[in-house]
Amino acid sequence: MSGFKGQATYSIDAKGRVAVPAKMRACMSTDARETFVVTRGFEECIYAYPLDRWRDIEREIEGLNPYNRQDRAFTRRFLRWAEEVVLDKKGRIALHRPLIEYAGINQNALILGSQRHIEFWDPQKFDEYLAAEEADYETLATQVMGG
Amino acid sequence: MSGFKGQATYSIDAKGRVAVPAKMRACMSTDARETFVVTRGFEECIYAYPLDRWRDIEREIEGLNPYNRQDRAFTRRFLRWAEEVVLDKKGRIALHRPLIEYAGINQNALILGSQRHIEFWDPQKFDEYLAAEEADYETLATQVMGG
DNA sequence: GAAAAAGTGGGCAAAAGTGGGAAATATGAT
DNA sequence: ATCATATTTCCCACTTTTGCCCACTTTTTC
Repeated sequence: MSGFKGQATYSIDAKGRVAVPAKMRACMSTDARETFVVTRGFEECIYAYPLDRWRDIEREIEGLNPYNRQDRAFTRRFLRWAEEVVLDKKGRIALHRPLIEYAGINQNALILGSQRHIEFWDPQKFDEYLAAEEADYETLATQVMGG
Repeated sequence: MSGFKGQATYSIDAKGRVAVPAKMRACMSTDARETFVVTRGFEECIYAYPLDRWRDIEREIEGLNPYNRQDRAFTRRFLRWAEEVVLDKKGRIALHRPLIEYAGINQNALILGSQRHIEFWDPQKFDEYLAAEEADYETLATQVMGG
């Protein structure tokens, strides 16, 4: 099973429903294909993890110590916005109000495949994000991917 | 069975009843779904454990040494506020005065899923708690979850 | 170019959440 | 002990939201 990649711009309807691109749905294991865990992402977008991937993350959270103050703080912040969403018969995901507002999405959503998860952006916000990054793509590549 | 996650802000009525969000009820094993053990939580909120989860904790407590002063002290403080509460037909939990006052909850309760348990907060108090934390979320994430 | 799949939109029934009344149980004071 | 006050418990009724289903358009595929 390969990672998520590619992008699409789809409309989001009055009920907050957006289609998950068929090519991305195809990247998931068949049994996990119906359920996502949706949450706030970094940089004002929405992350959606397929259920099996989410379980890996949950396992890491379970490793934290509930009697440790910092661990508690992180757990609360991390889980706060997360919720399970089952795709409807047409392969759409229902994003809830608070998340849509957080991401500033209106009519259309830019959907990005990002390896282990899918991201939903307001198209304009994503442009601004790219523009705001200090380093250009090539510099970034060298820094992050090493020499 | 996955852990509790997500949040909701529900009203708490004059009788101290708050609905347990359906999405959280769905996370519990069917037989444990009706009974919670409710107690004081860390940082001035209320914790509610599903009965089966509570039994695990009890097992840990039983592992403590009753001849050790510290263990005794912890056991007493830990068990002091705990009580079993059965949900009503509509899936609501009745929180008792002392706990509500401890958490400083008035009209509305912020309900937080936090992996193994559910938390009830006064919304404003929770904001203050977040604001009071030294590290911002991103820093916290890097610290707690490692590189 | 027809058939299938993908994407879009809306209606309706069921469930979730909210509120309150009346009976049953406790608590506390006289 | 008894009465008054306060909870608790078990109902029922109402409103809002959600989940499920169907129909239509557009794009892909053979």
